[in-house]
Amino acid sequence: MFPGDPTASGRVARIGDREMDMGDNDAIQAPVGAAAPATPEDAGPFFETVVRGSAEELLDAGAHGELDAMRHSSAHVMAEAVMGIFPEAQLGIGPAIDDGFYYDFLLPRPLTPDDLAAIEDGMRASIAADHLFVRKEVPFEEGRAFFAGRNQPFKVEILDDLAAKAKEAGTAVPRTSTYQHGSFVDLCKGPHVASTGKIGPFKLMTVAGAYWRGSEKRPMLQRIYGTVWSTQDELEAYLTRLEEAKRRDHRRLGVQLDLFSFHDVSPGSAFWHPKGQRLWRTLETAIREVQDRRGYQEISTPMLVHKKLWEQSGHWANYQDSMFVMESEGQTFSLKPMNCPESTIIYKSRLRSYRDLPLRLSEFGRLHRNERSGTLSGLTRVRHFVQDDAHIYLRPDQLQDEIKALLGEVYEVYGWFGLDPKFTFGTRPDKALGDQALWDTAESQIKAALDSLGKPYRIKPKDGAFYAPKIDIQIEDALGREWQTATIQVDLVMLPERFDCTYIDENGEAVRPMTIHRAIYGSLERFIGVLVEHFAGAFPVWCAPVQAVVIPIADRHIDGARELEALLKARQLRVEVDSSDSRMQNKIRLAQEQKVPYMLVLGDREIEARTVAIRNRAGEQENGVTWDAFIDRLAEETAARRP
RNA sequence: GCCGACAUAGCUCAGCGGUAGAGCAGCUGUUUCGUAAACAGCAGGUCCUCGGUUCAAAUCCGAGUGUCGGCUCCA
Repeated sequence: MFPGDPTASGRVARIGDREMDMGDNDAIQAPVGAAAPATPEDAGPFFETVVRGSAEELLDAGAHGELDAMRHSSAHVMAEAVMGIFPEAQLGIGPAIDDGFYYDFLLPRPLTPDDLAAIEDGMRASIAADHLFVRKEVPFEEGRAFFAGRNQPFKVEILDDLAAKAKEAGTAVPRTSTYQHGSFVDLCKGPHVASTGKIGPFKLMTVAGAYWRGSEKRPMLQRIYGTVWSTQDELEAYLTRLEEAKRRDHRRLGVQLDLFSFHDVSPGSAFWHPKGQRLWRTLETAIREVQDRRGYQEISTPMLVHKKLWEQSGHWANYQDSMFVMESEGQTFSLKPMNCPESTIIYKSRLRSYRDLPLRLSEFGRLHRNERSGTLSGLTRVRHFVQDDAHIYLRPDQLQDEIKALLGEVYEVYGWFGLDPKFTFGTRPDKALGDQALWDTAESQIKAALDSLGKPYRIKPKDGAFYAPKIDIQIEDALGREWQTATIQVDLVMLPERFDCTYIDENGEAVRPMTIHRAIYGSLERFIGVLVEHFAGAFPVWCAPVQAVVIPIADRHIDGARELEALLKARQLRVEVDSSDSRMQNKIRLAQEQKVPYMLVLGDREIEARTVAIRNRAGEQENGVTWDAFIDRLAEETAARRP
């Protein structure tokens, strides 16, 4: 409902994230790790009936299936190694994920980097031994007794849940499926590679805490993440990719490019340095120009708001803990965590006619949310942020056109950055509020608008909010990582009903408008973070904080440089002069490091002819360009907002 | 919030019980230079904070704060 919400699934996926693939490796459904007896003999008769699986049984079709199988097998091998060091370890689950695998353990003490090295050694030994993976099915009770007997309560819990589920469904209790390699046995549905020797080059990456079954109420286990690939080259490529992502990290580049910083006096809130603020202002000016052209009217509402507004919106009950609350004269106020309720106050400040609609109220709203301390992360997860928010009040018959216009707006804005927006349509959830017919109409209008794009889009059934269907917009950055930025959310009940918004229709009746919440950048903070990483700090010319650096070769060229600077500034272009006594080479180096698009070298020849020698950040050079020609060119490039 | 790691000069980092270090940046001087680092000198630190152990703490221990990697949450 609150568009561009940067805290909501902001980062859809990025390199290094490992939580993504848990869905199909759910503890109940999927490969689950298990306990290992020290030796097959310990396991007793359980092993006597083990049947060797053929390679065909063990593998899914296709190379991807094989890679997943190898990753899952790696998790087993890792668990084996961990059990070798901590025989009392209790095993959680150990699925394959994007780029690798993990396994969760309950251990007697926290793991250290040395432990990881030892575990890797254990894994290498197991791989060298080339144990076969063998599958075995036994009756449920036998399997349960096995894991119970080996002090593996998590495995027993998984089995009990499977049984309960079967009972509920009225089906037979499933047999217990296990895989064994060497002496290690795990509760698991497979598939696996044929033998441990098939496991490719791997590396254990990190240890992290993870709640058992993702519940804060359950114990926290230690999760070891690993990566594994078919070839050494692939492993190295993956590690290189991580390095590249690190190199582009906006938190690192933010310091390097002097854009913003964080300070512990206000955790989760960026301090914008002059260059960052210049970038910010450029983006804000650009979208404001679009909004003016597209019929928005900008408003501004208070940051400090009485709690009764949040009670009315319904958020006090649900999100009070995440709001910054304060008392004054016996009254309770909070910093606003969203803009929408206050926009209704302006909407309702006078009677609205059907002729006024659509009424598009935009606001660069500064929001504060008291996010839990452990969730804060750079610009992508913050406590203070600004949304390029808007609330559109409209008649139901205007919905489709308005959505089309908004999709066009997204294309226009994202085109400035060369970003290709992807749309995800979230439809009516089971718990939806409001009139079914209204939902149907809204959904068909949204669908028609999306269809009119002539481009494929994703549909997530039942992913809409309980009050409205929505379109989420994702972008893919230069490293192929996907980010959630914009949203367009049709609100059928929340603002219209709870705040009792009406307009007077042609018949003089007061009727309900529909509303749309939308944000194009989403959170300016996060959008800038994404841009920094996407461009690795080398912003398009039109929005670069410093578009050009004038580089006088010697001191006698400084006056000329100042003159050129003044001419550029007179055209609103963002330019600096490097008047330090460094050599030209060093000035160029600094400008390159700052990813400045144009370096304008001025020496005797140039001053004489009122030209510049242009070097761009790709290292290409163009000599003898007149000042006027360059100024016009830069002004044109800036106005065009080319990516 | 939870688990773990980390916190030393503006930045990147070394030092890990016995006088606080380097490179870059900064300042001063020399240099005035043609497309990714001129040369020299100087200055720069409550070693995150508070408490404890010790003859002695940047170093060991505890608490707090922040950051990072995850988990959970994300209107």
